[in-house]
Amino acid sequence: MKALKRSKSLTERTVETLRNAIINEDFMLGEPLSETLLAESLGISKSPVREALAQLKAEGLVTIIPQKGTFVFTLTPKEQKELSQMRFVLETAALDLAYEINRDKLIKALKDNLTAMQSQLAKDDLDKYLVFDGSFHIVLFDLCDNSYLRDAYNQVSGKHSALRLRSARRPKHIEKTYADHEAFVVCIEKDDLAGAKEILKAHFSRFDDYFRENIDKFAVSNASSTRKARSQQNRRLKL
Amino acid sequence: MKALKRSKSLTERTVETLRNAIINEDFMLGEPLSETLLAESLGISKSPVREALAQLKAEGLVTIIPQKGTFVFTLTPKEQKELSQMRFVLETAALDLAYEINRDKLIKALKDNLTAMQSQLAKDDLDKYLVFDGSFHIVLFDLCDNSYLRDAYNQVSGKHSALRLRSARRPKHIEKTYADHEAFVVCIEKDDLAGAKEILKAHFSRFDDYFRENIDKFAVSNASSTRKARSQQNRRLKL
DNA sequence: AAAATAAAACTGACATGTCAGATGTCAGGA
DNA sequence: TCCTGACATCTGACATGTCAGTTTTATTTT
Repeated sequence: MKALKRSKSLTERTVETLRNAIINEDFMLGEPLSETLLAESLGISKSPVREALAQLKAEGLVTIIPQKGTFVFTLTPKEQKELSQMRFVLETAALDLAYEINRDKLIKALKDNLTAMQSQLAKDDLDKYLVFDGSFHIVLFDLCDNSYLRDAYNQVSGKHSALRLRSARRPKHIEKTYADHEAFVVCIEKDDLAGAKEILKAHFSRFDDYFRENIDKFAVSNASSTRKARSQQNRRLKL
Repeated sequence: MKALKRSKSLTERTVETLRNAIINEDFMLGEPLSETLLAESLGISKSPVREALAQLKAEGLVTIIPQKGTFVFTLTPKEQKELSQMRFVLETAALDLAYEINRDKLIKALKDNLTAMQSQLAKDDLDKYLVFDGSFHIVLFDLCDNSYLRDAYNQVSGKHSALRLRSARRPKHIEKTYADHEAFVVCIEKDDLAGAKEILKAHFSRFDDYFRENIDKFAVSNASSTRKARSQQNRRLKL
């Protein structure tokens, strides 16, 4: 006798829809979002949309300015640096814990993920590759057995995912990151955690450097982040 | 010409009121909260109350079960352990960063806070002592110059504060924690970060052990966590 | 033209109402 | 006594409406 899974609430589904839309470049960074328009577009009332936006605000994916508007997030160079610093802190901690709790399981999971990445790379399927890139890092948090750590990661990973998809479409960059992942696993197998952490650090800063130079291309310019740009917001979103 | 600070929204004020109420033992752990009753009690409509509860859910201070009810959080022993582990991760990271960025400022701030704690201790003002105890840890996050780290700490500190106030009313415990703080600063002054981290670890686990044994006293029992206990919820809350 | 200003159109904040689902009550049947 | 099930009463989910603050546009004034 298993409990039926309660169907997801409208709010939940809206959160997922919008989060995906932000991550998958359906919106530009800094683009204004309107409760009313989104509600119409999704065919639901303002309430769940509003609640969804509040939740996304907690995830840092949107910024809400009272009585002014809601906007897709953007990052200043400083915030960008802080974000990568934070990821380093969390992944390092998760690595330590996961390694301590179950070294072998960790290595196996990472290796499995690595081969999955490789096969997508061979097929030139960049999008799927990036999915596995994401799950590679999540492995650490799944195995560290600490829900708070995991939650904290989820909180920053949204922003990171959004940035990654926008900036990672370059073969050379991909090659390097794949090598990073590989070297990372090798270090862990040699029980060289310090080395693994060094790789992580370099991995993040490499990403930073590139993105910092190119963020303008993905963000709506300050001047046009006003109302008039909002009309085109009638992209079709589906729940 | 300074910008007038926009008066806080009802939602914000409600969040603060409820957060304080939870932290300051106005509610029991696991106690049910009702949107409608809270709205009446505060003299506002359900909307801001609902939004406030959603926000507190994000902070982990309440649990919302669809169509069933909203309850003040409780912690299983495992979660309790995870929480302290998480605090250790965050504070350790913040310490490293703050130390690296500005060692001297850090030491001064910690010392100042320490004397403040001491003076409250001398006056036997436990509540104020605990406030400074809290700010002692916050110093690390103020000086580490990373908003993500700080946010993550705020996210878990609510739960921790709630637990601390419920369990820290014992002279012996207080003495030990004060000694911990003192020793912590001494270590940093000697540039012995590893030692400081050891102290942190012991500091947290001491707290854990005590609380794990006593959580029942602060939580509403499972049996009575139902509706009938809700009537007494008419405590007067003020915005 | 340009600058000041009035009007219109927008925003999110909040109030209110409705409803389905979950729970408790309690009568009536074993 | 122990069920059992209709029904009243809770809950949060969601729809809708109003309003004050903000921005854009239209209009007037210089």
